[in-house]
Amino acid sequence: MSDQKIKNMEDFAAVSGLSRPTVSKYFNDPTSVRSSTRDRIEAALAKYDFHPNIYAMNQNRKLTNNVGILVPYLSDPVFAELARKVEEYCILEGFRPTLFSAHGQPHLEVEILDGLRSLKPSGVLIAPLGRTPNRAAIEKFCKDVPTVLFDSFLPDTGLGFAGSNNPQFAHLIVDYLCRTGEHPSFLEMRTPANPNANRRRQAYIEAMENLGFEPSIVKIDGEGWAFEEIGRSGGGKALLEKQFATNTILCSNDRLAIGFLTACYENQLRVGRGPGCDIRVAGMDDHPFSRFTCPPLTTVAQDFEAVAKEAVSILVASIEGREISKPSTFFDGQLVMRESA
Amino acid sequence: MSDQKIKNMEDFAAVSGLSRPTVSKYFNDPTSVRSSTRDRIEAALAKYDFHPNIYAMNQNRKLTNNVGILVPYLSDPVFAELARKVEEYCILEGFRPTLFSAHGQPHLEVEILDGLRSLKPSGVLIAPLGRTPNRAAIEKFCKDVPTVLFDSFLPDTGLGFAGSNNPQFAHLIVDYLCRTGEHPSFLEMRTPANPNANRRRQAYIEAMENLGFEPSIVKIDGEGWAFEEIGRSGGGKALLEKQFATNTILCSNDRLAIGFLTACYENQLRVGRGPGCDIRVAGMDDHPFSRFTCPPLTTVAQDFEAVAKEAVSILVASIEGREISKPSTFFDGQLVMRESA
DNA sequence: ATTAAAAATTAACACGCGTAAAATTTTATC
DNA sequence: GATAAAATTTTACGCGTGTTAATTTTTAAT
Repeated sequence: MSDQKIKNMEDFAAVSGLSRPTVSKYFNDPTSVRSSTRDRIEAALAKYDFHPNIYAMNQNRKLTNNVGILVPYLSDPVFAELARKVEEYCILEGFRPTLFSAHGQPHLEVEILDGLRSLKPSGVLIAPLGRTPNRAAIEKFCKDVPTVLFDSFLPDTGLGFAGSNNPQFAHLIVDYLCRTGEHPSFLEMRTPANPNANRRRQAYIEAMENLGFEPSIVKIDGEGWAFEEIGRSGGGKALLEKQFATNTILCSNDRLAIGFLTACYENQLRVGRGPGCDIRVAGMDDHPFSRFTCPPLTTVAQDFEAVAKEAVSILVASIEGREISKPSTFFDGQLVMRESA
Repeated sequence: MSDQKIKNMEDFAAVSGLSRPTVSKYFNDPTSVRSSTRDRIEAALAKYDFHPNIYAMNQNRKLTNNVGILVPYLSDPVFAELARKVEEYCILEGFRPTLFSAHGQPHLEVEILDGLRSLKPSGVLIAPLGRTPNRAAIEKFCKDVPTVLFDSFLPDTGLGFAGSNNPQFAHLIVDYLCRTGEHPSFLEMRTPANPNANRRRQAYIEAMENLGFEPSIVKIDGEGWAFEEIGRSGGGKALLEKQFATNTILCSNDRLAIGFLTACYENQLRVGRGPGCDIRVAGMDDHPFSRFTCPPLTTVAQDFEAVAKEAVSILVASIEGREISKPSTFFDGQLVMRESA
């Protein structure tokens, strides 16, 4: 490894005894140069460890290999997991993903969208925050940049969508809970941070009515993304005030459920489906840590793997100019029976 | 809002009736142009919504305003939280942070480091994976780019370091546990993913010896970053095989503890410090969800806020050419007494 | 050895912007 | 209204790369 300073492709082409365009060609596709040339470049590469500047590369390229990924809140393990898998598939497809989080703030979501344009990405994958005022900005962005939405659906926006069939989630778990015990009351935030919550509530009502039960919804206060704390404090308050119509609580999502489990613990309620238990608790998502609550949380598993894979494959199809046969896919969830319900 | 296509600063300068360099000056510092000029630009801005390309901006700038942030594993809530706060402080200081995760893979860490060079960042904040083979790459990087390390310490590397005083964590919790019950056994992974684990184990041994107790360490198998599952399965096995010398278990970190709590539940052990409890469990970190385990986890809280703030402020000091008075800071943890121990 | 095809090189321009120096205009001062 | 100072514009070049077309060299085939 020589310590001669190689600052750009020009320098590197010089030390490898080739012209810059040839070297440039190599970096875009090593097989596009004669094998003897390839060997010379790779020998020089081993000696000088030069890396082309990726942002300069992308500046004048018709098709860059970077994609942007934007999620509403990275500290939410559900999105962290989803983002991780999306990144993984992007890398697998030879792309260079850059990950952004809106930190739950609509103005940041718009700012990041503007920044993404500068990246000149071949495509972008967005899980929208879902705030109404940002709809216009996202629609405009989708018109300028090939974009696939995931997790949270927006009609007539982007190349396609991959997410979960949220109504099916609610139907599935409501059916299960009704089959195995008292029918569930529904616990949710008064002003949900994520629009999927609305679809879940709606489906809960439908499912209950289908089975001939009266839906019963408990809405708790709290803003922001601290769902566990909201579930604990709000859920605890609801318990004390006996707001729940039944002994079975379906939470709008797992994070809320995790907080509610703590509220149950604080109120000395024994959670579970066995004899001697006071209350059943279920969630939706299969949050990465739901398996480790005490008792482990019964929930409906999102197919993160499938969602991530489908979102990326829509993007790839579009980039490669192929027809997108099915723009929107809503993956069914799977019942995960654990001890909590 | 006109729909005329403005594709670059040249176009924008034309429609606002100014020269490109003047517009460029405005974007770098709006107050650096005459107020009448500023008004004209802002009027045009409202009409055409032009955004300069940030990557092109940074190409020929002596000092860019972007900083890179690299953490070992974003799906670990501890790092997600830490990264979020670091990002926050960077934005507060007027920087443009870009976040990367090594996904636990050493080769990705090196790749990202190479990519970061292209960003021409004013500075970089790295929480290293801590794998020995990557040490050289990180040291080299630090020589080329102003870098502050955080979370995981590497001697003589970078401008400075901000992290937790891990030995103090162990001393604090061991003292507490010994004072309030049986002395603790230590549960950890045989091959820890994070080097802080070694400091914690070492300090556990010291603290025990100081108090005149025999240290007792249980090492469990498992690779990767699925700490909860490792804690559950490995911890459960250790319970069955009666490997623990005492009824008090100190876990190397909260995620392991969360998994171990599940193992206790599965073995019908009542966790807590009250009468009628079988076992006490404690962790270290104050993982965002430790407050919501059942029972809530007793632990030592990392001061994420202070670590993030200090790391960023070291970087800012260095960028602004100020003296770095204290390159390395190790923040003490605070005992968080909850029900589990 | 001759010829055609393939690969590499050169030259020149492009991307979208920063920046420095010189020339010009505007503003402030008297 | 003349003059100096400040702000702006022009001009020209630089950043590190992609890309194209024309030219030269290399390789393969005859």
